[in-house]
Amino acid sequence: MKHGVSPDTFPPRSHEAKRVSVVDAAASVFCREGYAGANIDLIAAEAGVSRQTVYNHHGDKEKLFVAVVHDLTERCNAGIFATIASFPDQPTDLEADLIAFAVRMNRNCICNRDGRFLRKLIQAEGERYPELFAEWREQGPGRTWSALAARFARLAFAGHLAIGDPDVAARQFLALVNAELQITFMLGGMPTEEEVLRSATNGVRTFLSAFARKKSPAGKQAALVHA
Amino acid sequence: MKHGVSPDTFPPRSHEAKRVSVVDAAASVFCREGYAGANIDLIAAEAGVSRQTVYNHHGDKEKLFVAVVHDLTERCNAGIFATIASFPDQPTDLEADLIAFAVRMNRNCICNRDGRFLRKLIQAEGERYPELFAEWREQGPGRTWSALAARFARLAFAGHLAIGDPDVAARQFLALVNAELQITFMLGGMPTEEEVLRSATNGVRTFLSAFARKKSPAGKQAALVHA
DNA sequence: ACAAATTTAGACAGGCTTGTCCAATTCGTC
DNA sequence: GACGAATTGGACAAGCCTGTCTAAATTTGT
Repeated sequence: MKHGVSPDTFPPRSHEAKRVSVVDAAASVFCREGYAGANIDLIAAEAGVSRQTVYNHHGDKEKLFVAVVHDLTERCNAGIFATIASFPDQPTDLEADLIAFAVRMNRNCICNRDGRFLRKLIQAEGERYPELFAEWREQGPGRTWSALAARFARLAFAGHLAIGDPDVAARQFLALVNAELQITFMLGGMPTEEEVLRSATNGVRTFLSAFARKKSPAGKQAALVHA
Repeated sequence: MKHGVSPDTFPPRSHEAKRVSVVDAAASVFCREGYAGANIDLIAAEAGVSRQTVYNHHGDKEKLFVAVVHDLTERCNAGIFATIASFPDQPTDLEADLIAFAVRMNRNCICNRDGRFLRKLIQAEGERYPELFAEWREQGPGRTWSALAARFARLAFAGHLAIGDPDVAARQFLALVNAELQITFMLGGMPTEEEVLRSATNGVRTFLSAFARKKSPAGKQAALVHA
């Protein structure tokens, strides 16, 4: 049963499962109630463990908070880079490909549980723990924007886009495809699949109006000569 | 001395001043510490009044919080509509006029003290008090976007812009001119004047790349025929 | 099945916070 | 200058929360 593999080096089995369960419950409660309002008893109850177990695993409330942020940051960054890797390198239909990419990014990274929780914790506690979120800032948005900019630069080089500054274009792309979700994000809500699609479609269309190569009438095919 | 006018109908004079002082201090502390972490003693000290005065004016912590949100919402909406009124109706240099407008909007409404505080309170407590922020949502973003969309529609009608949906254009305009300030906003920071200008400039240029009327070579002047 | 480690439930002290009460003081007005 | 309202500082009870401790129950590995 269990998980199939069972390495003999690790003494505890359900031990780690409980740790994850506590961190997940803590993330939920910290987000819902704020750091000061979060109650260890409530976290323990929501994780299905006793209060003492929470203390056994994480020491105190502040260490638990740090563990939550680290876990969320790690999972979110992994998701973001997996999604970035799906960016259309050799687009057949640039508009459709960018829309699909934007929808994936929103669904899997920005609107999912981890993404919404991490964003709220950053907004609420970022000023109080500047060093804690420095890692997020560098590993998350910093590398995301950079990676996205590199992809845009590649598309520009291949003749699909006419871009001045790829970094600016990357930030504006993300801003545009999220333009219609701002209010929902602010109130911590979860946009519907349809809202995500609409925002992405409108955003990509505007993005391409601004940055699609317009000069050559048959430019779309011309770029393929390089391949 | 004082404020010049002194209407005899109002019994208290410094009374109202203290109330405002308490609300301002409370806004600061609620934002910094969160609702649960906000300490009435600290609010009183920061307002320069005794704790009892806070209770005399506002009853309890929750009523004080509601008063803070109402005050911030009112002041922010007033600022936003004053700024919207400065939107360029008869632009001489559309790019420069839109950039100046975007800078004013950011400086006076989004990055100022009230704007940052209100945003943070909405993000932190919006889920807990949905009805409290309903007023903000309708009066603030709702009417702002609508008013901005109307201005864009007017510019489109006058031949300065080629816009499909004015509401979409309004949201995308705001998203674009704030695209480079997202991280700073997330961490509650205050962008420099130069950052605001750069983000607005890049945003407006992309916006005009997408929406400026491009068909007629001398289109810029053609629109003036209507005047 | 046995032994060690982990988990549990509950009690507990210590500290902090909210909200109230009250006497003394200050402030604004007539 | 005198009156009334507002403000102050402090004491106070009640409740909540964190973090620790302990003994019993449970789970895990062998």
